[in-house]
Amino acid sequence: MSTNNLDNFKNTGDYNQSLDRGLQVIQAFSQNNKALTISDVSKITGLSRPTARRILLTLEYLGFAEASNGLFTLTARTLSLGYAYLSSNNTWSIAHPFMRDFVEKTGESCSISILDGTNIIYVARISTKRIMSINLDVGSKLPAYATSMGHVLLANLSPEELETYMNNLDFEKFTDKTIHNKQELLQTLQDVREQNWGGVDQQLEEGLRSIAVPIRNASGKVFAAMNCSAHAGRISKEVLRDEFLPLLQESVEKISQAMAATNNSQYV
Amino acid sequence: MSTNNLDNFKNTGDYNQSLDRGLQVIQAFSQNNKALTISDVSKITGLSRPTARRILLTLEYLGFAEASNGLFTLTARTLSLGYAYLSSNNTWSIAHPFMRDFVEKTGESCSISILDGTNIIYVARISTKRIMSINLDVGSKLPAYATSMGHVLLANLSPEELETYMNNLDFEKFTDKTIHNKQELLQTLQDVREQNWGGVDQQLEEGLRSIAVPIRNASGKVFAAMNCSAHAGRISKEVLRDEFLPLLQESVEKISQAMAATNNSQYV
DNA sequence: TTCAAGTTGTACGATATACGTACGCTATTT
DNA sequence: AAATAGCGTACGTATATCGTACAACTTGAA
Repeated sequence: MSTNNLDNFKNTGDYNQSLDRGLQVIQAFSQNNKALTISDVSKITGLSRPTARRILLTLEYLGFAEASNGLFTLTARTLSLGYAYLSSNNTWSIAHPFMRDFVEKTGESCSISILDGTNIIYVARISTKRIMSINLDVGSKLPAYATSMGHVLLANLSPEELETYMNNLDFEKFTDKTIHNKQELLQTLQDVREQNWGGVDQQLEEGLRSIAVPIRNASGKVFAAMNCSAHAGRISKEVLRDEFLPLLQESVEKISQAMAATNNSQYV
Repeated sequence: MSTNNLDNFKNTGDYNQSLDRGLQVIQAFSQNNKALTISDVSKITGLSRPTARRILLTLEYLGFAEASNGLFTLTARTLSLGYAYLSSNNTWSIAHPFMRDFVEKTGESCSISILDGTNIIYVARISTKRIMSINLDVGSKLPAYATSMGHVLLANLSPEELETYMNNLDFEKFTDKTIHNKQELLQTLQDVREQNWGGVDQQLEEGLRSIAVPIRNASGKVFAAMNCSAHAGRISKEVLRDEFLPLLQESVEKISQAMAATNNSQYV
């Protein structure tokens, strides 16, 4: 997408190639890539080795990376980049007390996410016991089509946006319940749109089910979703729908009101 | 520090100026700078306006920023930069269950931070009720000298490292109890070193007190600190020290063992 | 041992990249 | 109407950035 010829921003004088490449290097580090050599980074990013080296050394110089006998790792300072977003955006801290309230009542985890391309990104999370194999935190990304929050967010896209999403989509079968074709997904989204909530049962991971509702701004546009996720062996689909869903809806109602009260023009 | 003449990394061919500048722009966004114009960013960073513009447009193109009638804001995608660190470092997710356990027992918030220059950076946090005026989250920075975790981390620096820290220090008086001179700080650190825990009473903010203990790796080196913070009107200093401190020490002991068990060479 | 394949650093010349100055435009304020 | 402050952009320059190429080193296999 960013490499095709139609992409002419890069040909304007406004494109900063080095910044793009530097951010690519930061993102090369992940769950599977904890510590990387210069050559590793070069391979992952497609940058030449000297370029990868220069970027890594610069990140080290700036305190965002550390090198120890040839292996580079990111430092906690990298977190402050993400925190630049959180602290410049008080929207989610408004939601926190209501999320805590929900967690106290139900004993289960509660999260808020927004759509970013084909992924949802967690922007707020209050977790109780750990139930997933991977650790979820603010900043985590998950594929939208396999999550309840993703369904809620996708269901509220415009037809054009949904079309774009569908065209950029690759299905991966996480479990045997994972949605893996467009027809199935479109049907699910239709249901979500009608009932105004979404539920996913072990489509992302065995033993994990969740339920989600949209968060709307003052003008009614959906810009985020909030969910409750629980262990499938402990919480039935019925409990999730009949007991937790009303609480979730109630919490979101309060959050919307609190956000409207702060008059945050960003989401009007 | 990074602008003086002795700083010769910048004169090597390994320094990538544009990346440095781009990261500066991201960090220009903060609590007080939620939405910035091109000129704002230019002033804050000291970059020329066209340069600031090129970087902002590149960030927008890459999806890390959004522009709406002249005002730029960061997007949630920025979080994924910080998450690149978290997901490439499983150290803190090991600590989470023990932190949750502590929070359940005490009902108060629990955090882990590491030292980054003169600041502590939060790398893990389980919060209960909100007690501070600013919202703390993973990625938050606070000045080390005004926090209990900061004291614990500073107390365990080598004399040379502490010397460097002291030389780069500017005291700010947050409350009338804030430590504001080197002698006082050094004395406090001496006490912390001897008792192996630190406590801060309303030095960062009125009505907030906390207590912290060091987290050591297998070879005994302190690389992080864990604390419990509470509302001063609700939890006395004595409760904090006599009831919560032992629980905190117990939790840290378990965390150290769990980390050692994973054989994480990064912290040996 | 020797060879091959992997890593690393770095020199260097080419040029694409990024830069800041300068200018013209618009909007708001005084 | 003048002044201020924001904006975009053209442009020529300079330099920052690039990739190729080469040398040194390590490791493991033959």
